[in-house]
Amino acid sequence: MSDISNTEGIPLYVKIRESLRQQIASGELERGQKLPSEDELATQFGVSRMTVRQGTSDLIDDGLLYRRHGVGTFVTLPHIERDHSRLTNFFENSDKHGIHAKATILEFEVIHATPMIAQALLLESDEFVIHIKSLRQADEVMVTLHDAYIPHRLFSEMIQEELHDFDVQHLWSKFEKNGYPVKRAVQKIEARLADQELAKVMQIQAGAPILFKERTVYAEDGTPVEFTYCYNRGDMYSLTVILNR
Amino acid sequence: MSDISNTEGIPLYVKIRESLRQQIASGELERGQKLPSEDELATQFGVSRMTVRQGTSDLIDDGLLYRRHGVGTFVTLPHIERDHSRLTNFFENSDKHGIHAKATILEFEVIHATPMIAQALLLESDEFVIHIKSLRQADEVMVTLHDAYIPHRLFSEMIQEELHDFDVQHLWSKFEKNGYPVKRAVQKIEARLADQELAKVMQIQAGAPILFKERTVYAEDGTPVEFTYCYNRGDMYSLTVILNR
DNA sequence: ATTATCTAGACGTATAGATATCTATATTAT
DNA sequence: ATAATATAGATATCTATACGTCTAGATAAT
Repeated sequence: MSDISNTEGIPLYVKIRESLRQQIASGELERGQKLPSEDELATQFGVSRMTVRQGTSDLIDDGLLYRRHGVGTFVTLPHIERDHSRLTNFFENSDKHGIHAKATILEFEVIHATPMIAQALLLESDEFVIHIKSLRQADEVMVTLHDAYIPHRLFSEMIQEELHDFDVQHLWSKFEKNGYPVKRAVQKIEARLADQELAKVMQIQAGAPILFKERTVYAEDGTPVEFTYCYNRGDMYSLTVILNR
Repeated sequence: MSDISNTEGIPLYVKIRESLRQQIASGELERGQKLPSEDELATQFGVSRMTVRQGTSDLIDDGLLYRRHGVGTFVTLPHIERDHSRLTNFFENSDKHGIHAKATILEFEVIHATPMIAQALLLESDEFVIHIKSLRQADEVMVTLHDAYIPHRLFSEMIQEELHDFDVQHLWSKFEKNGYPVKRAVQKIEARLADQELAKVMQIQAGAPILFKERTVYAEDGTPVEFTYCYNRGDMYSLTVILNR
């Protein structure tokens, strides 16, 4: 043991990962620079080589490092943090950017699933779903209209709550409490125009650009927990995603 | 050694991964089903437990499996293949779906980088970039207009080629040949309206919805190799992305 | 009945090697 | 000079083993 003491129960590879991440962030390890070899790092940190690899592998997934077989491990030039393309809650995201986010629930009802929704949520076509229509504002400006559908079978106790008590901000943590932690989402994205109805609700012009998302949210085990149509104001909303080859 | 013989130079963990992937695809391993324990799999495949984990870890990244500490490894319910959100070439993608793709080069020039482009490509503001404006068709329908900018410094020999010889389809393989294999892209997506100029070029109505992408493509080492404005026909083009929490 | 504790099984972390393969460089042979 | 070859260093793959931690269920104590 040398640099890294086993304080608390934090795994060694996590400490190594964070130590390297910090060294990169601080500029101690410069862009494009070659890291010490895995053997060397193992010696420096006083761990085995496999443990070093476990740490660096995480940073490679994050896009901070890359390896060249037979050559070495290097710091990537611009740091594209994978964080920029992670699944986030509207409110989490707003918080982080210091934006005041608010949601107003327009409708809250239990209905039969449409074929489209049933297919997305893996339900029988006659099953019930909870429908929540909500309007989201960022700094008092209406940005998004959500039409969310949730399997009634999985979250029936949610409708026990009063409408004004209901907290759309913590919908996902509610899923988690019920044993379905939100893990991933598949989103189909399109450009559309606002029709009369949408324009009225969002207080924009009919024919204004709308970034339309059709999103299915899945729990850890792959259970679909939410299917949502999102209508985002085109001039107020953009989406950044990172794709790998 | 049992199931998996070391034919060729394919790593064991890759064989295990693909064997499991095939078993999942064929339904031999059912959705939601628990896999044999890691120890058992190691015995079955005649390898060590760590090798099994290397294989299953890949499938977890792909979203086909998930682990529960102290419980086991399971097959996810619907199979969201990560492939749906990987960075693909317009032509590769069309090929796979049996669509006839074609690109027409409208402009091909060397210009000074604008501040925006210079920033994205990490260039000095006076540096040269190669500008390629191209129109992409899928089954004879115009779908996308591309404005691509490439650092002249890195790929100067590309302009030696004749314009009609130039193959925009293999731009990325050209990058690769020059030592910059395409690795990742950051895309900012917006909904916009077609202006007069764009409408004319793409033969659509002014005011039609456009899915606008601002994309920076990076090589393995993080070098930006391409910055592109993409204007996609809203009614012909949608984008599917998978996000993880 | 309810609560606390034990325990078996499974994944999580970590070690200390061994061998293979790849890359860049230096050396040698032509 | 040029091309083939050797070599050193680095990552890639893999083994066998050990102990930690978590979960679910069984058992025991209250």
